Amino acid sequence: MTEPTVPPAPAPTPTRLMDELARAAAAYYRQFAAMAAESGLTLMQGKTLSLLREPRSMRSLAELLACDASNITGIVDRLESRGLVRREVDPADRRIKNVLLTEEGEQAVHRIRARVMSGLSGLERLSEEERSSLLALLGRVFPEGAL
Amino acid sequence: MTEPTVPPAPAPTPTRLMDELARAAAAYYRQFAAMAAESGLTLMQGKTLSLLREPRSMRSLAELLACDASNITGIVDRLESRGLVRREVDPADRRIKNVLLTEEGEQAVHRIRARVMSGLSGLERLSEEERSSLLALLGRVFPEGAL
DNA sequence: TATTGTTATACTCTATAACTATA
DNA sequence: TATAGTTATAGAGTATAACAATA
Repeated sequence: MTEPTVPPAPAPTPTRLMDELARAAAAYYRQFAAMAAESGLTLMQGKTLSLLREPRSMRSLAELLACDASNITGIVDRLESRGLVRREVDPADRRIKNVLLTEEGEQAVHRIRARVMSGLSGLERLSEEERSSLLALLGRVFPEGAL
Repeated sequence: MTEPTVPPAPAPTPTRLMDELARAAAAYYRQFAAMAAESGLTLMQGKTLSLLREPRSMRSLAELLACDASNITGIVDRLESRGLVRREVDPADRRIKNVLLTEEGEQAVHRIRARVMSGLSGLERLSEEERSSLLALLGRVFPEGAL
């Protein structure tokens, strides 16, 4: 048996890789937004629900969503009017309102996550080693914060 | 010298990796939007300019930006009123309008791309082999379309 | 005084539907 | 008829500034 004739495939330039990251980021959000839409939710509403594994203040949501605090009022208003979250005044500091998922909100999160996961079928086809590599590389390129 | 005591680092689950992809995608767009904002442009305006390495019809832009064609009118209007793009009727099919970057528009694209690149300093610290791996893995997870 | 959340405002992005001009 | 682009509309996200309640 001869060696397989795989061309050397020259390493991509950092710029080429930046373009691939743009493509991947767009593809991820396209998928996430489509799956949120199946539950009648917008991208921001879906992202907000996803952040509420634990109760969070309005302020904290604004930081995690990287937008001004004034926007969170409207987003949470719409989620609350659909019964997916509720607000509770923080007993320790009555200026703070903590946002919690309702039972229905938790179901919506699980539904969206499951749909996104099944849409990313490529993810499940990676070996353990490949998953470890991808996690490590993404961690190197995007070291901190963000949602 | 003893073996380095690096813990085995168990492979992440596909779900854990999905969360990391969400984090990376958010970080990418946060960076891109911030760099576009430094030129007074919104995320969509920046993305639109980035797609115009070659002239494209309004229809084609709508597909690449994954939004309804009616939105492109406004986005291109605003870019055109700032002198960054211009419309030209396609000589072969007069229904079609091709959008082209102006000289100023090209400069804006280069500026944004350079800023994003310098913000992604982690990218330039990857070895050639790591860049090849990341490109290949992203290609496996997100096989086709999108911006 | 400083912080949290809200409101008011104006602008951008978004999908839908109806329209025009071309083909 | 069908397609490319536009307009009109309504809803959602966005930053800014001003405000009330609380600390």
